[in-house]
Amino acid sequence: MAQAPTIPKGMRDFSPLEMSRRNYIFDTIRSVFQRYGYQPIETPAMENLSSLMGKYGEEGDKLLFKVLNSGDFLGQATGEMLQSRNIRQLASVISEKGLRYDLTVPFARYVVQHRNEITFPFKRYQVQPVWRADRPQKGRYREFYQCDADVIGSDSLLSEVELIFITDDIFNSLGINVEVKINNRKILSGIAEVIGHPDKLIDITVAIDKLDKIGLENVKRELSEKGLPDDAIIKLEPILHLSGTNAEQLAQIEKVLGSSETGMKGIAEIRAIFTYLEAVKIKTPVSLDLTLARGLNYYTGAILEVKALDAEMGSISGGGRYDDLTGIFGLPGVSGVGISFGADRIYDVLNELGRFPLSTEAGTQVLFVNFGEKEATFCLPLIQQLRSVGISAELYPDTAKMKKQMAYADSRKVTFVVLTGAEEMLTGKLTVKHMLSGEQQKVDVKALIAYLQKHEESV
RNA sequence: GUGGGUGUAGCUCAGUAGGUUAGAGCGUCAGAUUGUGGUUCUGAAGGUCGUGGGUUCGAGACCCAUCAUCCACCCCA
Repeated sequence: MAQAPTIPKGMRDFSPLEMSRRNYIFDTIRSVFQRYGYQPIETPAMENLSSLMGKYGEEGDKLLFKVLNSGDFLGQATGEMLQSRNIRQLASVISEKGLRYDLTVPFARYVVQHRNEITFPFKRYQVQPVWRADRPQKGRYREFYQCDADVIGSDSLLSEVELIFITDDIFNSLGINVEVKINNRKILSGIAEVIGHPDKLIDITVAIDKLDKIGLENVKRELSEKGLPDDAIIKLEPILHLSGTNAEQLAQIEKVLGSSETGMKGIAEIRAIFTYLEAVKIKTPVSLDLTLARGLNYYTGAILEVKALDAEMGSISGGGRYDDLTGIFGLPGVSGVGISFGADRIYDVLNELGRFPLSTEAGTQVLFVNFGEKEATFCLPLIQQLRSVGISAELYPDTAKMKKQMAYADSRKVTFVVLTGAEEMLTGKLTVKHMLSGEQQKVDVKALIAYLQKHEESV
């Protein structure tokens, strides 16, 4: 017991049932992505650290898993470096690779590297794990899957709208009620500009993002701690009190931001998106939320966040527009916008709500009971026949007691059990038992296939 | 990185003010039922009480350390 093997903190194994449910989520998301014309790509688990560092802010850098160089990894490290224990400097010398932190930055790297092969606008999706050296807690893992859809090489706000449609489709398919919150980085910049502290943009956004959680007074205190003078905080306050419909809020904020060109542009963008959205009726409510500031610091336009309405969970999806992410890799002037679905959090929400479809529990369709060597040999070609028409079938490998084989079928959630003993071999009629109803009948192979296929359709 | 909770059987937990051989339910295995599972009945296996130290005549329980895990903050999917 004490010597039982373990896996690293924040990492998880997945059982067959969990995999079935995870695949249900992945399949749903992938099929929606495909339906909107997105194409899949994959990138390696590891990127050069130089591609990753500095893209996620200071916090992000700390959360990167770094991979030790191969071979004599201390080769470049001087005694002085080791003595001084300057972790950052040392890390840069002994590690040049890291595990990816998200899918967007590797994608930007991919686009720059393959720019000559890509037809723009490029719509890609990517479903892969990412790693963060965070301290695990509810809904937070050190290895988790992101399902990203991005459009790169177009400034059109139709892309933002498309991502909202995709969000609506995915969560409708999964049966989760969600709301989309939308904001625009330009509006936030405009606010910082208007109150006279454009340099404090990040501090301001991080603080007001917490409004819901910690309340107005605490937000003001945090702003003050971050060095924002009182007069600026007073100017900011009305913005935190906005109310009414999306249009009303936009009208109010417009008055405040009149003098900021950037801010006005942000308002225009949001308005355009809402106008497009009016053309199509979707189930998911989309609301302007000026306190929405989450998101990586590479966002420049729209910021999107999706929250589950019936479950206690942080955001289950998030995204936004980044105008110059490829610029960092040497390809300026290419705008992108994307959204990331957090598969693991979606799993937790579905689990909490008990909304996984029953089909995710289903096992093999047919199990053939093994009565002995002769009977098994007789069954083998029949089982292959079933498999060839797409029916999942298996033969119990050992000549165990019936009771044991039936119990196995039961716990594996097998739908049908076929009994082929001496009598069946003689008559050619197999005994089929439906495990749910307990009903049994004798049929030949052709009729068995027809019966199974008919049953499959009715499910 | 900061703060808090919890570690007893495969799982969920009980274990009363420190006192003999540490319990339950579920699960597992075997049997009742040698061609019938999911219900029932009977029986069995399974624990160095996370680990190391300390207090005590005596520690699963109290103290310290350590590890693991969960939750919250930070940040985020």
